[in-house]
Amino acid sequence: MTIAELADTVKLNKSSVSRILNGKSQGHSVQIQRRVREAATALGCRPDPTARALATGATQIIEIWIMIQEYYSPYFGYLHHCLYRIGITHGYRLIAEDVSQMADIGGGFTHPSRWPVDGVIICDLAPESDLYRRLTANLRVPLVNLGQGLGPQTDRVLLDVHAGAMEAVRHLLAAGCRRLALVRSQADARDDAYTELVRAAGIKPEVVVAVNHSRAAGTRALLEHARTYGCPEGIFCVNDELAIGCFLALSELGRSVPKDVLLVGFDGLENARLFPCPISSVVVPVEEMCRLAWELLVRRLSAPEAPVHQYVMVPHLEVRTSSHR
Amino acid sequence: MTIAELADTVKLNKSSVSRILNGKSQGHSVQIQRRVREAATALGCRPDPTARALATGATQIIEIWIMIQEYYSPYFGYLHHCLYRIGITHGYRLIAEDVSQMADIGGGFTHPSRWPVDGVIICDLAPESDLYRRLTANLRVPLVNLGQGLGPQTDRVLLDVHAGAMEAVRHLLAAGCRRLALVRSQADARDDAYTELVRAAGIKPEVVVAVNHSRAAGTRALLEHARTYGCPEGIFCVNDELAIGCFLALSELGRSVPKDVLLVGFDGLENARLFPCPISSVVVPVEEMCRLAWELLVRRLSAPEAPVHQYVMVPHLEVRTSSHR
DNA sequence: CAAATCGTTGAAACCGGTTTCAGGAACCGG
DNA sequence: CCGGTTCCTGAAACCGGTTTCAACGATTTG
Repeated sequence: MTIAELADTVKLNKSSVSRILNGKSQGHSVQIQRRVREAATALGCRPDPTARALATGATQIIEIWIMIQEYYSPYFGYLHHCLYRIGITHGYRLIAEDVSQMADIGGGFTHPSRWPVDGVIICDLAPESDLYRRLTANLRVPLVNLGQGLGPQTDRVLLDVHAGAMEAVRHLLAAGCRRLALVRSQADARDDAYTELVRAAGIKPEVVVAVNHSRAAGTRALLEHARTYGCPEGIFCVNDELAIGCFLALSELGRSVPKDVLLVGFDGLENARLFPCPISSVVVPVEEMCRLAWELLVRRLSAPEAPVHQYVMVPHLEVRTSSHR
Repeated sequence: MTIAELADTVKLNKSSVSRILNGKSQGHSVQIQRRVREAATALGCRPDPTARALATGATQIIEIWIMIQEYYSPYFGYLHHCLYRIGITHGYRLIAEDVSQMADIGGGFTHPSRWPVDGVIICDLAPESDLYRRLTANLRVPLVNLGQGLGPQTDRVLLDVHAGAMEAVRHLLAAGCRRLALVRSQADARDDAYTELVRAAGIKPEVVVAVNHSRAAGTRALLEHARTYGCPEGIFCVNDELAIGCFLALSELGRSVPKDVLLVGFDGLENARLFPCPISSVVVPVEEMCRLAWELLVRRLSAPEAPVHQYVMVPHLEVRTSSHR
C-alpha cells in the first residue's frame, strides 16, 4: 500500500500524509494525525524506502570497510555484529565491503562505494597506507575511522594500542620474565611500546613475525622462532588468536603455561577467556567503540560542517591463568 | 553526471541513452553506441542505482539470513565472504541480517525484510523450525535455502550431512573404536547416521550435548561428559570448532590424540587443517555451494515461475592426523 | 466591518532513472 | 507510385516518495 492510496482512504492529500508520517506536520489536529497513523498500521502502509531514498538522497545504508584477512576472525565477527545491532537502532543497515578486493575487480581500480551509501565506517585500516588514501580520495560521504592508526583529521574512534601494550609488557616484566617476545604480523604502535620497555629493562627485543593474525600463523611462527632461538619466558601477542596459536605451539614444545612461559594476548574476546587455560588479554571495549563510531557518524550526517571529533579508548589488561604465577 | 546531462552532450534523448547503456538499443548504429559509451566513461556518468531501483523495482541487494550464534564462527565468516565475492560478479550486494534478533526489536515481531531487497539466501536455518516459518510467511521475494534441513519445496542447495556423518562414523568404527561419542548442540540428521551405525556395531550411543557450536562449548561439554562416563575412544563432532574444543579437553584429561582417542570434525576449514595436530574433518564444499546458491537465486529472479530446483552436495571425510593410526 | 497577516493545506514539481506509446521514416507489396 | 506494415526514436508517463509554492481560510487589526 502506497502513501497515495492511504491518502485516498483518509481523505487527505498525499503530501499531508507524508508530513504526518514523518512527524513534520504543523497544522493537523492530534485526532487526525492519530487517525492517519492508525490507518497506516492497519492497512500495512510502509513508505517505500527506495522512493524515499531517491527523493531525499539518503539510502539509510552505510558501509563498513574491512580487509579480507580479518574477515574470518572472531574479532571482526564481533565487531560486525556490534555495528549491525547499533546501526539498527539508528535506522541504518550495514553492508560489509572487503576493501582488499578493490584492486582486482574488472582489471582496474574499483571503488567500493560505486553504490550510493550515506556513510562509511573504516575498520582497522591504517590511515597512512596507500590503499587508505586511494579509497578515501574521492569519497563524497562522511567517514569514521574505527580502530588504531594515525592519519588525516577525520572523525575517529581511536584505540590506544600503545597504552595497552605498555600495560601488558610491564606485567610480564614485573612477573620476572628475562626473555620476552612480541608476536605480531604487521608492525604498529605496540612494537614501540614493547621495544621501549624491554630495552629499558636491559632485555634484547625478540620480534616474532607471523604471516597474518590467525591462530595457525601464531603456532607456526613461534615454533620456528623457538627452533632457532629457543623459547622465551614471556610472550605478548597482538591478538588473542595469535596467543592461542602460541599456546598450542608451547604445548608442542613441551612447555607449560604459565609455569614455564607467561602468555598475554590482545582483544579480550570470549575465545581467550573460555580457553581451557584462560588467556590473559588486553581487553578492547569493542561495543563501546562501536557505539561511539555510530554516534560520530550520525552526528556528522546531520551536521556535515561540525568540527572533527576524536575519541581515544584505552584498553586494559585482564590477568588470567596464562600469565598468573 | 546524470543520464539526462549525458544525453544533452551527445545530442540524443534521455531514453535512447538509457537504452544504449543497458544494451537494449535496437536501432542505433554501432558508431553511435560506442560514442555514447565512451562519453559516459569519459564524463564519469554512472546511472544512479537508487533511481534505477525505483524505476525497475529491483535494488540489486540481497540479504543473507543467519543466526547470531553462528555470527562469529569461522564457518560463517567464510560463507559470508564466499557469498559476497560471488554476489559481486552477479552485480549484487549483500546485507547480512541476524534473524535471531527478529523477535525482540521494538517489542513485537519484526521482519528482517522491512527493507526492499531482491531476494534472500537463508543460511543453515532449519526449515522445519517455527522461526523459519514465521520469517518466510509473507516473504514476497525469491529465497534460496543454503545448508541442511528438509522442509517446504524451495530452491535449495542441500548439504547431505547424513552421508558425511556416515563416512565419519564408519571411519572411526573401522579404526576399532569400542566407545564412540557424538558431540553436537542441536540434533540433526547426523544423529540418525551416528545412532544407526553405532547400534549396528553393537555399541551404545553416547551423545554429548554442547550449549552451542563454539570451541569453548566443546571443551566444557566433553570434560563434563568424561567426568561422569569416562572418556570415549572415538569422537565425532558436528563442526570443527567443537572438535578443536574436544582436543583441548582431551589434553586436559591427559589423553593423547590420536594414540588414545580418535577425533573427527565437520566443515573442513583451515582452522582444523592447520591445527598443530591436524584434525580429520568432513569437508564441506562451501565455495561451490555458494556458487550454486547464487545461480539458483539469479535464475529465479529472471524466471519467477520456473520449476523449483534442488542441488544435493555430499561432503567427504578427509583423514588427517587426529584420526590416523 | 474590511483589510492585512498569518498559517495550513493541497497541487505540482522534483529526485533520476525505465518503459510505454505514438509519430515518422523506411521498406515492402500491389 | 501509393498505401500498409515494420521498425526506430523521442516525448511523456511512471515508479513512490519529499518539498516547494501558491491559494485559501482563519485570525487579527485598524
